[in-house]
Amino acid sequence: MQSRTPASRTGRPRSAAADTAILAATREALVELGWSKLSLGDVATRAGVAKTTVYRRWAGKSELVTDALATLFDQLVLPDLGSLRADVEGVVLQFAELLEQPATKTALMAVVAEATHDDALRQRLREKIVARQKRLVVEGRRRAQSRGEIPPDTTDPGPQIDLIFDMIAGAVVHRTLVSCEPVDSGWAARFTAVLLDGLAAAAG
Amino acid sequence: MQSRTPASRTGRPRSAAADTAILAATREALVELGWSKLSLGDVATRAGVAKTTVYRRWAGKSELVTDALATLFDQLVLPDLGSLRADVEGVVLQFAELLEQPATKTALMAVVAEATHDDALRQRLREKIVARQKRLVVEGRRRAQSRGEIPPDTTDPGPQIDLIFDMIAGAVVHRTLVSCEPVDSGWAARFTAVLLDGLAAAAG
DNA sequence: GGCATTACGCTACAGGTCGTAGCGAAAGCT
DNA sequence: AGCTTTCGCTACGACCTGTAGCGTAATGCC
Repeated sequence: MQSRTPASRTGRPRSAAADTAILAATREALVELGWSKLSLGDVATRAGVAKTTVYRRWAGKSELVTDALATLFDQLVLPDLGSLRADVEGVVLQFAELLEQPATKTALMAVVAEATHDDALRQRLREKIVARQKRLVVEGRRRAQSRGEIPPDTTDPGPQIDLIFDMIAGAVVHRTLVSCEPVDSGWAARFTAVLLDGLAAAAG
Repeated sequence: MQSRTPASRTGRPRSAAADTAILAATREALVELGWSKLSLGDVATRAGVAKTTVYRRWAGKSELVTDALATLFDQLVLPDLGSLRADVEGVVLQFAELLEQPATKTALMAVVAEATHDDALRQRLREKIVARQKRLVVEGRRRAQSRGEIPPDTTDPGPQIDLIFDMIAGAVVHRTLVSCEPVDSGWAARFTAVLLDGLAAAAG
């Protein structure tokens, strides 16, 4: 999680409680203050640690918020609801619910913004967020294939997975954070219908 | 563009050249520094104006960057390419090209991030970016209807327009800025096929 | 032309944040 | 015990913020 874990065995170990306290304080401060007014000194005070302790573990605000964000995305799971359509609607609503949390929306957009001009941060974002969420698409496809709802892969499914991932995540993020409209069950049903019907028609 | 235009007729008028210079300097500084390291004092120096002049016109960093961003989005047009499919592919590629510009991607994400906890900024964003660009969807639908490609409206087209807008803009933004993959003509064609086939199937 | 009004550039300022350095004390391992 | 590393704390220079005051420049009105 931190920038380095040099396999040092001697000396006083770092407090694991401090890690969780700092990440929790970061999420809390993000909700109250937003990205631009979030200061690492304030985070340290909230977490009950010294400011220097924060700087010893994270290089800056971007890295700290990225890790705080990763703990939020770990909540996502893919429940088996019995059909592809129900699974997609379920993950859409679940993802929207996650993005409703103030800490999630603020942190995600701010980190993406910083990542546009920071290669290391972009790499960190792809590893800890994007790659993890793509597994939901892979798993949903695998279930649908085992149910016989969609045919098995004949070609490389990679581009198809990327397209589905960007369409689902992009639409939910855009509606929630840019258009600022709620993702309710009605919207989720209409979106899922367009997506699945379009995929079926484009494949056949 | 600025916060107030009190219809004052007497006194020295504000320099329009200063406006454009400040906005251009903002876009330039955003590319070099990113959001978090962008300072208004630096923008003023780049624009060749005093720092106080910037503060007289914009309340803060968020408002300034939002206006700088709006000037970029106003470049978007909807060329008539003869068919709905070609029009959609054209606007997808054009939007992707706009998002390839470093100033656009940085500014858009940063403003969205700040808007998650700033009601006034969110309102500004909706007025100057979202509402303005929805015109592209409305215009594209109107053209397709006049060509007979899609039936005329029978119910309120508002939700349909919102869904299309979020799906197009969301997918392009997500692929470009979060997944960090290029939007080339192949991806645009596959995305457009899924979208239009899905809309046709869901309507019929 | 003279006058009021407003914007401009410039300087200065208090307040806050940043990121680092140094110190002694605490906590673990051998 | 002795060694090593982290911990909390304080202090520091540097930078950015947003405002105030000053004299000057540009415009409209009389």
